[in-house]
Order: sequence, then structure tokens, then C-alpha cells
Amino acid sequence: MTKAERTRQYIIEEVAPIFNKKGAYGTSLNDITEATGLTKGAVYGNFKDKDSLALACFEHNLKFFQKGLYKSLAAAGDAWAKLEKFFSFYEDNFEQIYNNGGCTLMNSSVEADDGYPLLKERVKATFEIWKNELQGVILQGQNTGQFKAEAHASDMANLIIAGIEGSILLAKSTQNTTGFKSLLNHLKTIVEKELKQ
Amino acid sequence: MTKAERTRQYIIEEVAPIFNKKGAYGTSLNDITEATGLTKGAVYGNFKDKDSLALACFEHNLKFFQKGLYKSLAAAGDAWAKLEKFFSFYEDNFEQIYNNGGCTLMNSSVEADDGYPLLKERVKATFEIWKNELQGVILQGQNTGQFKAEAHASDMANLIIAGIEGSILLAKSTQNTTGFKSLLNHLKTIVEKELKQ
DNA sequence: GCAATTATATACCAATTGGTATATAATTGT
DNA sequence: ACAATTATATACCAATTGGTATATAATTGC
Repeated sequence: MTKAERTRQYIIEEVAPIFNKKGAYGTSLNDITEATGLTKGAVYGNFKDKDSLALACFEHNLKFFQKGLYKSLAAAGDAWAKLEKFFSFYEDNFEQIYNNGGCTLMNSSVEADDGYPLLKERVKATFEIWKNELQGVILQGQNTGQFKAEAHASDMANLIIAGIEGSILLAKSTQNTTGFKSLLNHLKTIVEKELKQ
Repeated sequence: MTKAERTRQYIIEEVAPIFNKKGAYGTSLNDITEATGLTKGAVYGNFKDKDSLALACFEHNLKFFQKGLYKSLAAAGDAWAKLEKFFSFYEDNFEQIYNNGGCTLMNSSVEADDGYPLLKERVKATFEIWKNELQGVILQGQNTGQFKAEAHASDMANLIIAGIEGSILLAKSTQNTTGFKSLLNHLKTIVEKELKQ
């Protein structure tokens, strides 16, 4: 890893949480140089413009969630074990998500709603990928006979994502950490009831 | 209604949807004067500063949802009828919510996350009021024997709010209107199963 | 219909915005 | 260790930001 690559990575790591909290376009270059201790020259030597830094930070912030998703999907055991691991990821890492400014996907979606079509498209694609991954696990569970055949896999995947996102929003807005955990468990129980034979 | 009051109201009505889409602090004074066809003088004659305009627009945007909430709670019939009306409100008005930039509470929560403590506090309080209203209806249903006594009213209220918010976020992010309706119906079925005797 | 008041427009302000040209410093391969 | 390259700092830029003092126009109550 060259010096330049390290600096680039350093900038991303320092700036990503700020972007997630204040929004990429609510964060000024001054905020960025202050947080990194670098100058504009250094920043613009490593990134074409603020937009490309924003995108890099978005990907960085997302990586955390993606790791959680793919780790749970790759977990040992049957389909339900994988879904349980997925719920556990959010339960185990809620404090970190909370302190990092919440779900990047939600934040970016709200910010990009108007005016940032590139980011908006990335958010949309990511949501769809996550949904398809979850849906795949549910279908797998149905194929092995663990899950009810009459369950609607696509709907269930959407329900899980919406439920988790909504729970994060509510917890962040009301600053209620314990509320999140019970909400998440409630959701898990519902999904279990609807899916497991 | 005096001329000044009408102008003030006019500004709010023109600016509120823009604030909901682009964010109050992502919208410039130029955007505001352009949208209203008025000058800065007129705007600042009617509002102390951008902040107070932002707050007024927030309240205006919220009014739409508050009307829906209180109308359903005041609906004729038992507790379940009220909850059904609440769900119907979102189903019937989704297009409008969608075109207006989504849920104001969600948007403001994300934007205010860092740096706007006043707005943040307003968001928190509003979420809590909504939760208490829903919780009240559920308790009422339990008192009349329509709802299961063992249901946890507070949890259920949170689940409904989180579910609806999550559904709006998902629908907006993936630009999937029909997905919202089926998600909402799924949520309603779940709530019905958990509550009704 | 006129004076007092209120609303709106204009012209300006300092501060901040994202971005760049250029200078200097550090790192690299040989 | 030295030249070539690459990374960083500095000083600047035009444009835009939110905001205000003042001038003018429109409303209002009498």
C-alpha cells in the first residue's frame, strides 16, 4: 500500500462518518480539512471533486452493512439460521450504527431524493440487491421445506428491510436504544411465525 | 385574513414541498425567491430568518399527516376501525406523500441528525406523540375486550410507526409505488393478527 | 382620500462555498 | 543519492451563501 493509497483511505475513514451525519452536501470542504488535518490540496490531489469523495464515503459506509449481510448469508446452518444471523447483526452492532449516524442507505436516500441522481441510483440498486439476497434465503428455506410454501418471499424480504429501517429511524429520532432491540426482536418473531413450518 | 397573512401562508405553501425534497438547509434563498416569485425583502418581511421559515414549513408539512392521524383516531367505530382508518390514510394518500418528497418526519429527522437541535427535538416529540396516540387506541381496544390483553401496546405502536416509515423509505428509494401498498397491507394483517381476539 | 402603517423591492454586505494554479515538500525507482 | 514523480500546502478565484439597510410601493383605518 503506497503512501497515496493510505492517505486516500485515511481521508475516507475520517470523512465518511461526518458525511453520514451531516450529509455529503451539508458538509463543507472546511469541515473536511478540519477533520482530516489536511489541506484542500491534499484532498483534491486524492479525489477529483467533492462528488467523487462523497461516493467513495458512501461505499465505505455501506461496506459495514454489506459485510454484515454477506456474513449472515454465508453463515453455517439452514435458511432460518441465516435470517437469525442477519437480525443479530443489527442487534449486535446497533450502538455503532447509531453513533455513526444511522443507516447510510436511509441517509443517502433522503439526501439524494432531489438533485443527486447518481447517488439515488446507487441507493436504489443497493436496496434491490439486499432485497434479492434476503429473498434468495427465503426461497432456499422454502425449497428445503423449512419455510412455508405459501409465504410470499418477495413480500417478506421487503418487510424485513422496511422493518429494520423503520426501527433504526425511530430509535435514532427518539434516541431510544432499548426500543430498537425490542422492536427488532418483535420483527424477528413475526418473520419466524410467518415463515417457519 | 390580511394581505400579510396571505403572503406568509403563500410562501409556506410554495416552499414547504421544496424543503421536504431538498432539505431546508439544502435549499437556498435563491430557490425560495424563485419558487415564490417574491424577493428576499418580502420573504424576510414575513419571516425572521431561514430557520423560522424552515420550522413553519416543517409544521405545515406535518399538518397533513397530523390530520390523517387525528381523523382516523376520531373515526366512528371501535379501536380496530380506527387503526384500519389509520392504515387507509397512508394507502389512500401515498401518491401525494410520494410526490411531496416522502415523510416529513423522516426527512427532518435525517437532516437534523447533526447540527439542528431545535428541529431534532420537534421530530422526537412528534414521534412520541404519534406513538402515544396509537398506543392509546390499542389500550382502548384492550379495555373493551376487542384486542388481546397480552399484546404489548407500546411495542405494537412502535411496530406500526416503524413499519410505515420503513415502507415509505423503501418505496421512495426503489421508486416502487405498488410495493408500498402490499407492504402496508401485509403490516396491517400482522397487526390485526397480533391484536384482534 | 389622506396619513400611518405595513409590505415589498433593490442594492448592498461580509462570509463561505467549491475549486484551481502554482509552489514546495516528500516519496519513489533506479 | 539523485532525478522523476507524486503528494501536499498556499494563495487565490469567481460564485453563492444568508442577511440587512434603505427606498419605494401598497394597504389599511379613519
